[in-house]
Amino acid sequence: MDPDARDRIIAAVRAVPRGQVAGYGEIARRAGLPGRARLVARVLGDAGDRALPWFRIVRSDGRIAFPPAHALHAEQATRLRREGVAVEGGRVRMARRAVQIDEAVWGPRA
DNA sequence: AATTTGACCCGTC
DNA sequence: AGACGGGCCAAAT
Repeated sequence: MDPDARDRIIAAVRAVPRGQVAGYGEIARRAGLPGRARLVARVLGDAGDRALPWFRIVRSDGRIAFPPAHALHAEQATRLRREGVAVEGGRVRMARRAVQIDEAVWGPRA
């Protein structure tokens, strides 16, 4: 795969601030790769841990991508809660709504 | 070389 | 809320 694209994805993931979450597709867009959410997932997998805030990346509907049985599912929820993100039923609360409200008040672009 | 497999997404019904 | 079809595509079978 294109190593340049990989680097841009990594950068976009790193750019997600503490206490916030972003969707795979969102990251892809921010990396200049619209429609390539799956590539983001793949890059994250290959990257292993690599000190990346991988746990801040969730599905577009707010659900954690890993199946509940998977060990990483619990780990992701734990690490998110540690940053103050509310996770219920394997799903993130607030984040998307909060972001939209911010945009409504302050205008687009953050 | 062909098919299946994913840490996915979106519009539509 | 869920289902369905189509898009996406590198790796692993």
